[in-house]
Amino acid sequence: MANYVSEAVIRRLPGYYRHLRELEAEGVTQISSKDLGERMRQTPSQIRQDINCFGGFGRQGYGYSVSELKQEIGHVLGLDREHTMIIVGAGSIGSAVAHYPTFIREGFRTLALFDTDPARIGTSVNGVRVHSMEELPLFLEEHAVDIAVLAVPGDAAREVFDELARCGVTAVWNFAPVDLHAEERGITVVNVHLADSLQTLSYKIAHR
Amino acid sequence: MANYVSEAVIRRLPGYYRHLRELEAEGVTQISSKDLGERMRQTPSQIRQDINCFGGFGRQGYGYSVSELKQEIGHVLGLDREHTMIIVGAGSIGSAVAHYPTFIREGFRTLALFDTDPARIGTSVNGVRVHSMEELPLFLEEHAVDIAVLAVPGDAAREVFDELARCGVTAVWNFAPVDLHAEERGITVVNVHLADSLQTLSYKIAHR
DNA sequence: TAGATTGTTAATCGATTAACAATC
DNA sequence: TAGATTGTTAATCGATTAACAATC
Repeated sequence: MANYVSEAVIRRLPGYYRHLRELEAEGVTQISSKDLGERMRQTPSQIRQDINCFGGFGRQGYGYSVSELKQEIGHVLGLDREHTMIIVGAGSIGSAVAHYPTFIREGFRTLALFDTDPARIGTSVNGVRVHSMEELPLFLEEHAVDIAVLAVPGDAAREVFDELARCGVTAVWNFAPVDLHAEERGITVVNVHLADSLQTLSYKIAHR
Repeated sequence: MANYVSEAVIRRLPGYYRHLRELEAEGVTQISSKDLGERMRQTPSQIRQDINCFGGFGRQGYGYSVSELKQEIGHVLGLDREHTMIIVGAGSIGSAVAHYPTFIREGFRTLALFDTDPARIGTSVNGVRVHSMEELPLFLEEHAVDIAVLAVPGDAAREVFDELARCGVTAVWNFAPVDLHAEERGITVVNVHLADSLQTLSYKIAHR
């Protein structure tokens, strides 16, 4: 378990989890790497290699138990514990995250939103209160927050990110169109970059 | 130009574009692969290799003109033309896309939203009208739509996707938590998978 | 010109795929 | 047992990095 897991494998793990959840919902209890590979458009080899980064969850001649493998990968992803979140920026992206049913179902619980707009402060989004940015430091002192969702406009992102870092936030899910890095400060960041994703679609349209 | 460009390169192109836009805003007119590499945390080699997939835009001893390179990469990404979009699903994700300022600035214009919820039909989101799903086929006949944004719940996604395919949509930006593939039907799909992104963050938190 | 930096080829590194003995 | 399929090692493939001649 202490062995190195490549970024490529990490990115595929949620896909396994999602397909195993689907299989479970379909009532499939057992599956081989061959069949799972067909479903996910991957080679059986890759699936076995990926899974074996975390242990031998299969049985020769049989395959994998869907529910067992789902649970194991869920554990590897940290989905068997609850995560608390705050959302900074109560605009349309922040609001979308607050409403997203999958996050809630998987145990990602939003404690509060924060915004600078007086028209938003004091309102609530999906039952969660919007606070002023001034309340952020005290809130973070008083609550154990696992993840800060950064959903402010690009030109404010670095400043707000620094503020979050000062307040001791250790994990940031960033929707602002800037590259944030802070491994050297011990902060884990995942950048979403929605515009980048749309632009790759634009590229594919232009070159087909 | 007809030569093969790997998926890895395509995924990096929007990052180049974004950083060049930032540099331009800062008033920087010229940059070397060394300096750009430092800024983007990539090797100069990789930057030169990537850029040279599309032509020699640099000058020896000098580097790259920021505005020229930005324009060239923008062209490669297809950002020098307007794209028309429809958004299927007027929930919080669909609404966030309709509001996202970067898309509007880069020439992605939303013509209409579609939804099944009678409470939403007839309203407007950021000035764009929400139609019923029944109006979709006629709308697509009467309007040239480049991209359909799929922002419906996961359990409806495949059905709606098939409907889009039947109506002749050729590019889909998918936010539903299912893997859609339709190269064989000539449809270009980019899957966003927000929950997957959050789960990789969860993984990194669990393993640090 | 001398110095800097590209474009491009070659070397390295890592990720994917294939193969197969182990075993259910 | 015979057949199927894993876990794992070896081979291949592709992507990244290094090197350097060309040249601005």
